[in-house]
Amino acid sequence: MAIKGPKGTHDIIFDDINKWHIIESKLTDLMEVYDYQEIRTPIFESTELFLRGVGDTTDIVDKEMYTFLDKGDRSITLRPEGTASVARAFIEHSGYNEVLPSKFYYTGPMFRYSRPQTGRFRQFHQFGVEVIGSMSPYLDGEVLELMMKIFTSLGIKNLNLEINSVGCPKCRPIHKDILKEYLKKNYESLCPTCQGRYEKNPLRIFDCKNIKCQEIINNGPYITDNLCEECDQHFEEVKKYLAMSKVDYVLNKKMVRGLDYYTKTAFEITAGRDGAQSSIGGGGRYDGLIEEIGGPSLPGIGFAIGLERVVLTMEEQGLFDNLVKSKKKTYVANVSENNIDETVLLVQKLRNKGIVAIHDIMMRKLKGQFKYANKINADYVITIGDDEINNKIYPLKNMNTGEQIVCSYDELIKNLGGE
RNA sequence: GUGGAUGUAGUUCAGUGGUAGAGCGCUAGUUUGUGGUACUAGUUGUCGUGGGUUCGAGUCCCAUCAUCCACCCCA
Repeated sequence: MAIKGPKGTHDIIFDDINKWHIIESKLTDLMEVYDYQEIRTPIFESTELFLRGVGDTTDIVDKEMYTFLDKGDRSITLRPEGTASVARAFIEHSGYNEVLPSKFYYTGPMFRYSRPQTGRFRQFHQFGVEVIGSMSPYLDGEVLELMMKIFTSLGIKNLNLEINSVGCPKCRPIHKDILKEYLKKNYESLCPTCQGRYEKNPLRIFDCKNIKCQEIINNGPYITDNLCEECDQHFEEVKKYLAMSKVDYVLNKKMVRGLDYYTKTAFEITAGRDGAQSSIGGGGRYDGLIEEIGGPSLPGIGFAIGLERVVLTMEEQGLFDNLVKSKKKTYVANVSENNIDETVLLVQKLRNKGIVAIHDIMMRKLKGQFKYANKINADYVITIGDDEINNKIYPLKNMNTGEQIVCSYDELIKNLGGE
């Protein structure tokens, strides 16, 4: 019986890997332009980091973590997200003694134990950005603009950016009280889930899809109505930045994000996919997180992008249809077994010149070699037989046009664009 | 965690109680040193797994596992 990959995992194999490379190289290019530095943290951390960082009332921590004891009886958790690890590493390496702000980016696998479905996996990959040490609204603006730039430069269409402010430890408790006061009158009409949310996290009732809950909450107070002076002004400045930078957005007063650490600016982005899992990225400010996990009081902001969902969206939008190979492939064919050594030596020479070159390793006959060259989309075929070896000539066939020219070694290198 | 659907060749699927099939792919051949098309041949199956009904089960029943889809949540 063949062994399958564990539930919720997937392999990136064969031509699919090209899609990931396209996305990844675009991302690293952009990071260089925006001057963010890569950070690589372990994929497992002390469980406590996520309990304190992400928050133990969140679904992620509550029921989706891969947690186990290692052989030294330490409680270990496979990271469900990237922000807490970056914050931890920043503190551990005294990033606050370096020049601020610290601007990081990361890519890598994340782990959440939930039922897999379209666009949702137990091991999935995120790309994320974290900036620590600045509370300027211009930073919120830059981060939002950067996130949108990533999607637009990948060619993704139908983007929809939703933003909201979720307040700060000063104004959110006050708002919560006002909200609870309002909900108290309608408590009996709420769905069971929301009745539970009432005590634990009443803001989450905004997320409920239940029509009755929606009616109730829609007529209730919004967090944006109860922001403190500071948060209100910050949010206004962020919106000004977006207008100035021509970043389109929708104000979604009902958006509440699933991680406890968010403060002030919160955002989420979809790309017009039908049905579920349309969210391809999201994030926000987390001004209390660094302090919460034992660091100095420093603000932060970041976002994460779900790479599987980006791939899915780009596939649906046909953005991989016209993949252009950056390098031409050259296949060196041998006429008979006697010529194999010469083809191998030629391939080695071509590779030393930076030319992509392949030769037969399946003992195929000449015709078979051409068929193979065709299947791997070789752009050129050079045929080597006794005549060619004796006369030092190289027949170069263009597989797209079918034309074949005979050239000298120097002409060959020139035609293939060798260095 | 809740609900629904589906498991047959590498893949997409047909097979409606009586000997396991097709398309695509893959490998090779169609006599001279040149691909794509065409033709020919070959190729892989514990029919997801375990029970049950039956003279006989890929087909009917039960269980189990896996996958997919939606809810939930999120990226």
